[in-house]
Amino acid sequence: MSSSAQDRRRSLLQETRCDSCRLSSLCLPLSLDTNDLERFDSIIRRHPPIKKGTRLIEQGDPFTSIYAVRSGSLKQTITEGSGEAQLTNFFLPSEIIGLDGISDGLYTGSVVALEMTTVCEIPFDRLDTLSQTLPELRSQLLRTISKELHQDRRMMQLLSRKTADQRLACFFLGLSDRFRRRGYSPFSFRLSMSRADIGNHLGLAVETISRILGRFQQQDLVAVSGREVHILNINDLTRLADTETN
Amino acid sequence: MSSSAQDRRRSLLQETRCDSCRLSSLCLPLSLDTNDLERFDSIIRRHPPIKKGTRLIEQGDPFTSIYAVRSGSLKQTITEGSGEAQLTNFFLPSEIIGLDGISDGLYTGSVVALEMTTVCEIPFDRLDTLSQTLPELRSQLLRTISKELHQDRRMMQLLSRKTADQRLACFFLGLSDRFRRRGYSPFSFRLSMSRADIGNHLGLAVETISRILGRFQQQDLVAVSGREVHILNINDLTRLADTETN
DNA sequence: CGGGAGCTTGATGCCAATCAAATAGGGTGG
DNA sequence: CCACCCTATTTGATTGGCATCAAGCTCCCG
Repeated sequence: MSSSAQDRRRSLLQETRCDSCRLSSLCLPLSLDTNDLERFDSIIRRHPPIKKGTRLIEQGDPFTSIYAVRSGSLKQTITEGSGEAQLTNFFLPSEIIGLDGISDGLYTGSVVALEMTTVCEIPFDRLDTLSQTLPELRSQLLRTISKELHQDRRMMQLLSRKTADQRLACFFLGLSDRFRRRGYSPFSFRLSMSRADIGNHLGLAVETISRILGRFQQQDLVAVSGREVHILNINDLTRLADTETN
Repeated sequence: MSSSAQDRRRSLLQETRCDSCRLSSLCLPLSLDTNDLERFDSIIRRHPPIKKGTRLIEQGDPFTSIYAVRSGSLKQTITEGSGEAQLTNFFLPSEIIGLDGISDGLYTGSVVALEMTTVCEIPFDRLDTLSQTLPELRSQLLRTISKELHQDRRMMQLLSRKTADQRLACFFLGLSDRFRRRGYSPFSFRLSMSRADIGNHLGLAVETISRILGRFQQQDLVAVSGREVHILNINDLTRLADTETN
């Protein structure tokens, strides 16, 4: 093995350590000190990179691990009875996948990569054991699940009380905020999901997404080119997103 | 104080102890042994009965405790921005209220009693401390939150992919199942919530609820008299609830 | 460069919201 | 105990927003 290959390998290993991960302040170990961080780090498993369209989790499989997104993005879809799949969630770097599987011991939905994606696998039983002695970790785990609950409730409001335009505005603002928190521009970003995915997630037809995008561009709210998005007028977009006339 | 009053008082105290609560097998302490149960019991606070229409929790108040419903029922509503309130949840006996407040340290919605209701107050900091030494309790807490996540995801599917008829069918079936688990008849029960509450929860107008109820009765799926519900044909109702044509 | 998935645009129809009004119910005070 | 009032519920008529169906277009990607 050449020296440069060794370097690359070491760099990869290094890269997967929490203490050198620039996402650690957003992720599960957020409030651990150096020593505890190392203990947390030691239970994490490497996971091979996931190619676009590849499934990380299959709905109904036994629940064993949760996953933290390191890079890339994924979508979760739940198929219920004879119904069509519902896209319940998009996952961006530092977000945690699989928490809804704890209760039944089964993953409740399938999770598929939207682009080349890397994740950290965290075996749940070891996490649980570790959380016994690390109150901060336990607390952060609860906070993370609880936050997801909160977001789901907001999503329920979106789905039952907002118009199509408001839904898409909320979606863009939500993405914008998530990018901002991760240190990216909140005004310019690339969608890793298709229009169909967005429509499915927001409870709208693809055609509706397309039409609203056109309308938003006419109003100079956003500029869209393919999957490239620029938010031009975040004030009006925000105003639109929570207009009284729900 | 008369002897009978003393008896009643003792009986009330007795009644609030987990080990004599017939709901304990559905509630948080579900998997604790006698000894651990006592420790859990000791952190629970009495809470005065809540009259119909009275608020237990105000949205935005600091998060301090979670509550287990002992008898009666409640609704949670979330008010977002300038929008109208969204009814996110109904709580029946043994269900846990307030878990979505953990993440931000604030209650995310207001909770109001739908009838005369009693609850057990569980201070969260003490629960967290106790869960450090009781793995079963920790596990059950996580399972409970995770289950709520799961249910929210199903709700999202209902709101975005189901017709009005299917939504109401799902609602009845969900209630039926929850009553069954609690030892009540899954076919005859009394709704503690108004048509308006049901509509709000399902993302439908009151008038729509009323009309669908009429239709369901014509089809002999259910018999409804005021808030008294009898499920007459659970097979057809189930079939309707997850028809392919979403 | 060709094929195919993804996206856009147009025309039409339907489900459920909204507006309007009548009726039933249920709790309260006389 | 009953009449009354206010709220909850039902029923009808109309409207509108978004889905659906149908084509045409574009952009990747092999």
